[in-house]
Amino acid sequence: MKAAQRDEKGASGPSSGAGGPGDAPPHRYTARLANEIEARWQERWEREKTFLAPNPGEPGFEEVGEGGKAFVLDMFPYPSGAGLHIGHPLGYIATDIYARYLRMNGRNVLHAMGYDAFGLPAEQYAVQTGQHPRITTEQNIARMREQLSRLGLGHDDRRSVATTDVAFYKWTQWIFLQIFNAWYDPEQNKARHIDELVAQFEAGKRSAIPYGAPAAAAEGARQWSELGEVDRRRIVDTYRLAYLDEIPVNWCPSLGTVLANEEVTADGRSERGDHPVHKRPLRQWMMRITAYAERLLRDLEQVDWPEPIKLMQRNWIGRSEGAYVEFPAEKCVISVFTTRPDTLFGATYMVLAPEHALVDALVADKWPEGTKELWKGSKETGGAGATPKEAVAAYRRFAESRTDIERQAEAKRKTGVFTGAYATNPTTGEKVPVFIADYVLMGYGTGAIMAVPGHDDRDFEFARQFELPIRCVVRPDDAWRKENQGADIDDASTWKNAFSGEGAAVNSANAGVSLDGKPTPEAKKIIGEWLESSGHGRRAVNYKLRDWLFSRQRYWGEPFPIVYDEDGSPRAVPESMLPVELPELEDFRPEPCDESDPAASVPLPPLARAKGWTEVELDLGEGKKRYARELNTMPQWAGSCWYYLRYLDPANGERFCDPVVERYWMSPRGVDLYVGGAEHAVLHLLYARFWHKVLHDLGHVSTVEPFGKLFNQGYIQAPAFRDARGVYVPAEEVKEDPPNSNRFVWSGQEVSREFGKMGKSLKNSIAPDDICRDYGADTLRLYEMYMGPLEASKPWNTRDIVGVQRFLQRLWRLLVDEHSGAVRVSDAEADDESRRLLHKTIAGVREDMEHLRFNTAIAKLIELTNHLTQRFGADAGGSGPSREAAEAMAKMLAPLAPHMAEELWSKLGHGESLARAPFPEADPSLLTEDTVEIPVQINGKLRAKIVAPADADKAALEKLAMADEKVQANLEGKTVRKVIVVPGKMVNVVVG
RNA sequence: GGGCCCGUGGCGGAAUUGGCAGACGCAGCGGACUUAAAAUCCGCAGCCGGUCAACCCGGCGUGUGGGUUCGACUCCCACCGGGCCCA
Repeated sequence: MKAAQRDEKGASGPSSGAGGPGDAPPHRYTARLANEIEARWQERWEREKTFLAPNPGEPGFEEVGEGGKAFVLDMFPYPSGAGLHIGHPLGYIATDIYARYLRMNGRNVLHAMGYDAFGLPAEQYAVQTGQHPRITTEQNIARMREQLSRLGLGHDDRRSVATTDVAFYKWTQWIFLQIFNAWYDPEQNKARHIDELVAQFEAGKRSAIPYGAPAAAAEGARQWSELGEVDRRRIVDTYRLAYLDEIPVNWCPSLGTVLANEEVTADGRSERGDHPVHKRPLRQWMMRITAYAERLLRDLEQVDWPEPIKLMQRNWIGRSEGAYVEFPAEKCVISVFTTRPDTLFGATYMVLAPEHALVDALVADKWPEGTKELWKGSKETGGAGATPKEAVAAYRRFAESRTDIERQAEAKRKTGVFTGAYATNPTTGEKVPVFIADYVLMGYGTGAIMAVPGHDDRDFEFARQFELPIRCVVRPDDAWRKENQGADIDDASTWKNAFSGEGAAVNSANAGVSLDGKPTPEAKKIIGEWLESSGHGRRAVNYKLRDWLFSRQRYWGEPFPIVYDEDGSPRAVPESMLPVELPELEDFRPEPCDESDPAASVPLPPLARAKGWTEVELDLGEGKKRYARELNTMPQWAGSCWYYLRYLDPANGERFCDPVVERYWMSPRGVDLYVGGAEHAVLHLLYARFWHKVLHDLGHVSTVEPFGKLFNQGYIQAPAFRDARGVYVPAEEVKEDPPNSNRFVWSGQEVSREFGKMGKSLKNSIAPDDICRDYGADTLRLYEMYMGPLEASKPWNTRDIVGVQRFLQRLWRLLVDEHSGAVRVSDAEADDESRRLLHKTIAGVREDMEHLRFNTAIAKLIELTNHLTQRFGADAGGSGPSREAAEAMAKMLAPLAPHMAEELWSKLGHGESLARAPFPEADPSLLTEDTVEIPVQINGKLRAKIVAPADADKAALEKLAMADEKVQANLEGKTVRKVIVVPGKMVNVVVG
């Protein structure tokens, strides 16, 4: 029924060519013929396994392996229930064209498509309907496969994997165990197996203290040999690249679930249901990506990626050089990181993040004498406190209710309270007050800062608000003086704003060190040395990059291959027992908790409700014991961190990927071309690089980087329409009335047009299925590429599609008799001009293909077709273009519009598919012209053109130019000062 | 607020290294074919002006203003507008 409707619509659709179906000649390239050709060739490619890329040692490898390999990769999609719109395949079509082009140049090309199929939407759908996410996911994948197959993408289907396949996530779990069983050795600067760390402990080469503990802790610590099994395990666990930590999560008791940051609204409530959300600490898995910060940064230099993406990664990693400085307080020492240690003399107060661990230790019992009322808290932040404890508690409640974004956004008006405690500035010996304020975030540096209000904008604002002293320790520059006219440098109360630039240090000397007069870089160096020699701190490199929170309180994700023993220590599930399969659940709905007492409710992941699964009896080398399973699941990033490696060896049951196969496809620089959207610029690409480096360190993969060359495709924008109320109306139902008027009407009312990203919210999705039906897949492929450069965002305009469709029809008509279906080709050699144009086109198309400039490649093919049509088309008489031109044309078309190209190729008498036919090569002797037209400028303005021999030298060109009639006329009465000649390009006569 | 990217005809875009701006396509106009229309084929086409048309000629023209250069869509500075990332 559906198919019948499609046929009917296809026949009367815009592409049917003639006024009615009856009028079209039987062999005209209409949508109907295109669809018939496309179905036939897709069926044949599948039957003949045309796009199978053999691995080393597999049958067929010898034949195709000679020209070298190429690994062409798309960022794999999430199989959404909404299906594909025409924006999705943009990159897939581009990689297909490139892959086909490389295949025609003799390369063994791996091009496959998989599915990033774990994730929230399927789980949410399960919560609503009770349908198992696996069923939803499999339906969506099937639908997407069907949509993609219609486009004629030359994928090696046996390599298609989904992250939700048990056979796939077995190896995701295996990789997790590799990371769990590894630690980072800063001396060798690489990850090593955890056993090698244990060996160091056992040999006494390393103090038995937890990871990150100060070296001083080693003094009082017990020896490894004195420690019991449990204590040893606790210490080793802190070194692992995958480790447990208490991290705050967004806990929503009313929904009974933990929410991702993007599910929480700006005012701290759940997007679904608008319930309150609380930050609650939860024991979670972390990945020690920070150990790789330096390498992730440095190795960006060796990959061929767009510069903006590299920049984003660099910013994300956020390397900064500075120093840790220790401020002693009464009961503890506050450590801060600063990038401006040269301003240490100007630190007049300190600020801790409200959730900083030292706050409780610091906070005083009563307000010190003379504490300003202002410092005790305000109405807005929970009221003034009678004691510092009360003020701090109230402020913490206030801060907890605010999201990080809010805390940053309201940057202008600073809030905070005094802890009642003081710390000592190590340079001046001065007692400075310690505050808590939410403009300091726990996630950055040590979660505490030294505040230098004279030279930091935020500290300046805070100081003004809380009437704290502001001191000048760096001499401001002229630009600042201009802005602060009338300000007295030595009296900061007269300043309009802080001076945060660099300059000579002032007021910065004590008995041990003087920075006065030194420029900032030198001052940093001097104070750094002083900090180290005096024991008040040390120079250090700090990174903005944080460790990666790897636990999700979800059902639809990979279970961790981890169990807990009776001491609560995590234990790896033995490799032989992988995979740890997701248990079945009766009901996917979380159990809501009592909202009235959020503190009492405990965040519980869905897997906690899998009866009979949460505990397991195992023998981990200590006899059979009961263990509790890890109930969190992995984030969606996990599968996408390594799927490209599974493409290489998808059916391997012994290993995640065979090393020989890995070396063959990944050498020498990883994936040869990786295409995807810029939205993955940071997270996906950084996480995947991190995993790859761990696998490399542990000897599982051969390259340092996974993706040698990256290309970001742009977006396709689609028209969206709004009615008078500003509400979006379905774009499909909007008519242009009158046609080409830019006036748009929907159900009788005029609507306004805008362009935006395609999707549900703008009601402007366009399905590739419909375009294939109305024009054919080859036309769709061609149009998407012809719209503009691959990397640019560009608007979809259905009206423009006929342009490329007419091109295909013209080419078809040039080579095929529309009435008989017979091929039109002449065995006589073509004229010189046509041959020259042909070879120029070949050279140009090759060049464009190499650089993914498919839009200009298509333009060149159109030009050639238009030329050949004029010479040899049906209207010009004769039997058609030369065989040389016809065959070259079919081959050049093959990557772009493969179905039609195959059909023409077979009509030209070839039995074989042209998937591996050699791409045409240009004859260099036909690329050079004997004579060229050279523009002649006078004072830079074009005045004449001369025809000259292509190899004419400067003198000859000047002579020819000066002799030209028009040049003569323009030079009348003027003096020639200078003549600039660029051979082969132009002549410029300068007159005075 | 900071960083990065982009502004070219009515529209999508081309000009790859500083050297003829506007390739190719859409939309438009004219012609051939046709009883007619569609389709097809051929041609015109940045803007303004030289009274219409053709030819020819001149001026202006790549967001705005300035600069470097014999020569700038291309390089530099400032501004305006749009997008992305970070805060």
